This record gives sequence, structure tokens and C-alpha cells, in this order.
Amino acid sequence: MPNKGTQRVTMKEIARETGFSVNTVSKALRDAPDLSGQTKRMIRDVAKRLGYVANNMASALRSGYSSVLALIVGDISNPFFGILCKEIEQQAARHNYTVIVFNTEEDPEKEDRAVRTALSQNVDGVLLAPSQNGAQAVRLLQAYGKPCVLIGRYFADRAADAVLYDDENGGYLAGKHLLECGCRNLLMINAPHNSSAENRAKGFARAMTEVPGAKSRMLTVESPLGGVPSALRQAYEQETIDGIFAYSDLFAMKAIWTLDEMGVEPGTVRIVGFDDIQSRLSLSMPLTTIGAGKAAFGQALVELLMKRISGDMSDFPVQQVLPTKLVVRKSTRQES
Amino acid sequence: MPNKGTQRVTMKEIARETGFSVNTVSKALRDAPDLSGQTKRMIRDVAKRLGYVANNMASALRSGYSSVLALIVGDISNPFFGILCKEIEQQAARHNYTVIVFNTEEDPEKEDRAVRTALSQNVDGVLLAPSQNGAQAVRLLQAYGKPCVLIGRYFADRAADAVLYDDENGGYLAGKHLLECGCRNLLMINAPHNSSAENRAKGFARAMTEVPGAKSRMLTVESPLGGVPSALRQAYEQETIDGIFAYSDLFAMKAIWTLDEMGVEPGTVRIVGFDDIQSRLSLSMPLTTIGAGKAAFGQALVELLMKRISGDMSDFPVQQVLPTKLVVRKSTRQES
DNA sequence: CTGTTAGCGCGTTCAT
DNA sequence: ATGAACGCGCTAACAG
Repeated sequence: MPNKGTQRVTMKEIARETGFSVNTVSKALRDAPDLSGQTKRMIRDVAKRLGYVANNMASALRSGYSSVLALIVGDISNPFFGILCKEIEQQAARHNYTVIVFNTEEDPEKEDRAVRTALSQNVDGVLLAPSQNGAQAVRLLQAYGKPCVLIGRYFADRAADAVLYDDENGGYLAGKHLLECGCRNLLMINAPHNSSAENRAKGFARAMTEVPGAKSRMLTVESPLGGVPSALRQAYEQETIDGIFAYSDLFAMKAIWTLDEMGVEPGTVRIVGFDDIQSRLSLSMPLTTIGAGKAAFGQALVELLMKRISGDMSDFPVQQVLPTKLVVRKSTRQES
Repeated sequence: MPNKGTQRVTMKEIARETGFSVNTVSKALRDAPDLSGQTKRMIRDVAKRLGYVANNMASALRSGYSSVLALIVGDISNPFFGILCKEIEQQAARHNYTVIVFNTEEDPEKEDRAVRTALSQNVDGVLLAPSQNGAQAVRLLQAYGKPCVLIGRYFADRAADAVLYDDENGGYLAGKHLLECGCRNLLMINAPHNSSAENRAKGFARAMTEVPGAKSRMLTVESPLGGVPSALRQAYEQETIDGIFAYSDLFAMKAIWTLDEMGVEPGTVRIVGFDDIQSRLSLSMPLTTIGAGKAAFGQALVELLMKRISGDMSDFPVQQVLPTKLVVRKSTRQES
């Protein structure tokens, strides 16, 4: 076992080198207010010279704060979460925090393991995109008094903090846009039961009521997308479709490609997605979508969690809602 | 400060509850070989009943092993790294390891900070996708004796472990395929100076030598992709182009969309990318590409790092190369 | 098989 | 303004 992981240079050595006590070294490096500037400077110079790197485990063990957050999502390779992960990591870094990532695959057991591992790592807080059964994970975290903010979803009891998109409005904007494009036979391809899927469907349905003669159906497809092609083929054969609202941009792209493979003339079916991942990926998808700021989202998540960690907040759960807006691209424009 | 992050239940309490010493509890929970099965079972039952969660910081402080890895990449929101991150997280979990993520934005300063933070978190090892100046980060890690495996790139001295794709062969396959499609005026859109970009270009150039009359140019574009459109427009105006080999699928998609915006007839220019991100993202990009297994890549990275951590390996640096293959899709097929 | 002793590196508390 | 003593929770090394 050659690499013991232990730091080479410790405060003890800096103390020996400078003649001060370990305690004084500790204070100097943390910029405590009751030390002379000269002492601080000297100690820091020596620390730098020796290549001192703080041992966060020791500091965490003693202080009770680890400066680590957990990010628990279904699938970090999903571009939406990838973008979000980056924003979160950067916001966390601003607060001198580090981020551990877990994938749950939407599997309650893996989610549970992720939460336990996070607790075991003494994370100061958790950002959780819960699976359908995620309420259990939330209860576990709450039982351990660990601050937790939900990502984009909430549960019926609304007992946990959450940062959300205005899904209902997003769904409404999507439906309204498709109707304004002249579509009358609409299909929503939705994800399975969760709060954001429900609200998007609700807003979409509301838009439908505003135009007489508009017909719409809904199709629910298991993530991860495997079911889109067959479901869409079936729906398309049953009845004509001239507009699709998809739960996410990934669903929408799958739909576009499926229609292409089915030989449907481009421009026949207008499509709207959700998330606007393309604006950040340079993926160049010409897809109309419901945009929702991901930088603001990540920032809101981290800020809320930080407030919970520092404890300067009332104990009532907070659900913060971020606005959504329509972004028009080629997938709903007339093919000329 | 209401949440001290400290675990509620400690080994001490389990010891009190069971009548055993703290040490015996520790051994039982770690499944040490020198305890009676009965004792172990009893202790574990009590631990479970009390909801015990191990405190990994304390364990790490004492043992010198944190069971944490650092993953340092340019941009985790890049789908390639998103997919890789997921693979790595899952492989790490198999070894009871946890992954901390850092984004460097290809900025040497951020890269340096990431390495220092990782050291400070006592990670047992680092997986690093180095920036152009990343050799410095590697030296820092080596100076601290911290195991490190490079992701997809290496430096001239080859002094660090690395897992690589067979970039040279990938470039060759791409070039050969375009030539076989009948293209004779080729363009490679490459990323700035790094080992994988160079090797892809080398293989591509080799393919060009095999067909008399084939003409090819190379264009180098700064990541993150911003420059592709203008560079491509300029190149296209200068001279005719009937085939493009792009450094990555992201570059390729940007190129496709740019050509579309330029009003170039679809099918006029055949395009080959690199990475095959679409097979994993369900992104449904009909893009011919050089495929390179990402599951195998993640696994090789983690396995190699684990071997370094456990120390059962010779000290010579290892460069492991994974095969690449051609994946033909619509972007190089004849538009009928 | 089980208990005792010691200490990982640091922060807190109190004394000076 | 600085230092000494103590302990965070756990594991290593030994003793029995």
C-alpha cells in the first residue's frame, strides 16, 4: 500500500518550521481575526513554500462541515442534467464547495444507496432529482436532518424544498404555439407520472380548450425513450397528426427522427420540445422548444441549499418557481 | 448552525447497546475475518436498528483511504463527457468508490484549482482530461504521489498513465470511408493541438495518400465550437468541398447545420464525426461517425486507476489503447 | 475471538 | 496575540 492518501505536509510541520504552535498555524491559514498580520503572512509564506494542502477530512471531522454537496440524478449522461451539473459545480465552487455525483437510473434501490453513500460521505447537503418513488429518499434525508433541495419536481405533500420550472405555463405556451401554427390534431408525448409531466400536460390541455375544433391526445412513454418510436408509429396510423408536444427535447428529437424514418414529409408535423438543451450544447437542433434558464436554475438550487445549510431560514419548505418561455425554431416553421 | 453534519449514531452507541467494545463493532461492520459470526450478526442487527451510517471522513482520516475519486474534465455538459461520467460513476460504485466532478473550461488556472481541491479532499486517485497545458496538473499530482490516469490524451513525455482511443486508425477509417463514397475534395475540421487531434489528422492524411487525385485541407477551430460556422463558410467559398471529417460529433453537427443554413443541398457534402455520442443519447443524429466504446473506456479508466491505488502494478506508466470503428449512418449516404 | 491503547490532522475552548 | 489540552469517529497494532 504505497499511497497512503495522507498529505505529506501538515500543520505540524509548518509549526515546526515557523516556531509557532499548530493552533496558531491553523488560525493563520483560516484568516482568524485575532492574529497579527505579520504572523499570518509569515505562516502563509512557509505553507506555500512547503506546498501545504489542507486536509479537508480532518477539518470536516472536527468542524462538522465537509464543504461537499451531493448531486443525485437519474442519468448524468442526459444532456439536460449534464448542463445542470456543470452549472451546479460552478456555483458550488463559488461557495468553496465540491460536488459528488450519483446516477440512480430512476431505480429506487440505487437512489436509496446514493442517499446513504452521500450521508456516509458527510455531505453538507443534497440536490436530488427524485425518481417516482423518491419521496422515500427525501424522508431518509430528512430523518438524518440533512438539507435537501429537489430538482424540478415536488411531491404531493410539498414537504421538501424544491426549485421548479413553470411547467404549466410551458405546456400552455407549447400548445398555444402549435395551435397558432394552424395545427388541430395534436399529440402530447409525455413522461410517466411526475409533477412536471403532469403540469406540462395540464398547461397543454388548457391551451387546447381555447381553440374550438382542436383535438389532442396524450401518449405516455417510459423513459429512457425506448418506447417513442413504436408508440408514435401506432398513434400516427390510428389518426392523423399535425403537431406534437414532447415532454423533453430528447423525446422530441426521437420523434423527429422516427417520423423521418416513417417517410413522413418534413414539415407535415410540427414539433415542440422542452428544456432547450440545444442552446447550450451547440448541438444545432433546429427544434422549437420551451426554454428554461439552466444557469438560473443551477444558481437557485445551490443558493437555496446553501441557505439551508447555514440555517438562516425559516423551517418552512420553499418551492421556488422559475419562468419558462417559448423558443421558436425550424421544427414549427413552414417548410417552404 | 442547526445542522452539524455529524452523524447521529456512532459506533460508540452501538458498542454501548451491544456491550462490545467500539473496536469490535468496527470490525464487525467491516466484516473482519477474526470475529464470530454470531457477534457480527448481532452487532449488525443493532446497527441497522439504530440506523447507523458510517462516517467516511473519520474512517478516511484514520485509514488514509477516502474511497473517493476525482473526475476532472473540460466541460461535463459536453455529451461525450456526460456519458463518460456516468460510466465512470457506475464503475466506481462497483468498487465502492464515489466520484467528485470538476469542470476546468480548459483553463489552466481552474485545472490547477481542481487538482488542489481534489488533493485537499484526499481523493485516492484522479481521472484527468487534461487541457493543453495539463502537463503541469499532472506534475502536481505526481509530486503529491497521487495516482492519476489521463482520459483520451497523453503528453509527449508519456510519463503518465492514460487510456486512449486509437485515434490514428479512427482518422484513417473516416478518410477511407469518405473516399470510398467518391469524395475527392475533403476538409478536416480539427480541434486545437492535442494528441488525439494530431493522431486523427495523421490517420486521415494517410488515407488521403492512398487515392490519387484526392485533395484535402485542414481547418483548426477553437473549442467550444464557436468558430465552426465562419470557418466553414470561408472554406466552402474558397474551394468546393464534397466531404468533411470533423474532430467530434459536436463539430460535425455544427457543420451540418451550418451547411443547411448556407443553403447547401442536403447530400452534397458527406460528413463523418467522431465519438458516436448519438448511440447513447437517443439524440437521433443521422451521423456517420467513428465509434469508440464508452462503457469499455470508462471501465478501463477506473480499473487502471484502481490498480494504481492498490499499488499492485509496476511503476512504469501505461498507455492503454482502445479500438475505434466506423459507424455508417445517413450523413454519408447518397440522398436518393 | 475480543479489548486496550494510541493517534490520523485539525478546530474549539480556555488559559495565559 | 499565542499556546496547551482535548476530542471529532474511526482504525491499526498489539495484548490478552
